[in-house]
Amino acid sequence: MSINIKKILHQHNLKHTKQREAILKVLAKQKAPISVEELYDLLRQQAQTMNLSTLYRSVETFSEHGIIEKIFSSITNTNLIQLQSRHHQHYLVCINCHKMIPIDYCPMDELLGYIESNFHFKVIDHQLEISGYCDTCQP
Amino acid sequence: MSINIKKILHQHNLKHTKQREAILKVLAKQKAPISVEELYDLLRQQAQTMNLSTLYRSVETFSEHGIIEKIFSSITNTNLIQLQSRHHQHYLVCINCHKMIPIDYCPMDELLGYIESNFHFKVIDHQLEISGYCDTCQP
DNA sequence: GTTCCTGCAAAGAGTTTGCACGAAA
DNA sequence: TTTCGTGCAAACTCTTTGCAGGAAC
Repeated sequence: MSINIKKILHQHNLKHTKQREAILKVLAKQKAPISVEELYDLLRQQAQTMNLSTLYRSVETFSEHGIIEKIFSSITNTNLIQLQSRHHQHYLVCINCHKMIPIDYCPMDELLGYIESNFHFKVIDHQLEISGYCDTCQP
Repeated sequence: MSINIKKILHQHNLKHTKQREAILKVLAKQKAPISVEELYDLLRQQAQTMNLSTLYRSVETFSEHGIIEKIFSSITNTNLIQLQSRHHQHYLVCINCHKMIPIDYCPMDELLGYIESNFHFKVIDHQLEISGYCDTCQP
């Protein structure tokens, strides 16, 4: 999970600062999407100087440049972020413990043709969230 | 699209008030999910006495009783509501004009078996949102 | 008569913005 | 030296809450 942050920022004409370095470093360590609030806490835990406004602004900038991805969790009703992953995936979300389990299956493979031909709709993106009870939280 | 509101409320042990009557009446007329704010405007346009708090509280109550359904639109970043529909459906959302086009296809039919056997995950619900450009908004 | 719903005002969470200073290129 | 990013404080949006009066049952 090592990424060259300096290089990524340079490629996008973004200045390399210790705040941005720290943000991307923490995100690279995550196995699942996290909220801005959680990210903020993680950054402060490691004694990183970080202002919430700065964090929000960085997240916005990274999102616009496709460096990170925003997703919404309807279970917790929160916006989450993650590094733009190399391969597309969706998540199973546990209603009880909120664990997010990535799955490789994507419904769009078969849906795309159906939609574009039946609705003259040009698909750009999609979100799929499956909620339920994970292995350990089942009654 | 005529529903017996008095009966529905009674079935759920909810009191029948003119505010609730108006809310459900307006929702019954919608062809696509709307935000609480839009619903509020529609209600006031018809000179309905309605307080935002009351509206939020009603929406919450109706949602808990399964009378309405909440969905999130990642395009507009807003929470939307609609009457619980008799048949399950998902939407195509236009990035440009925000129009929502219902589709009948649901990926869960084929996904369910795969998920439950591979992840020991008990699926309860799911959300699918497909964004892109509608017929009239395509470049 | 009792229970529940409503309106009002105030508070709360999450997020955005203006501005001046400071760091990166 | 110029441009861009940061911190701070204040504002803003959406939503929730406490309370007292009033409507529904």
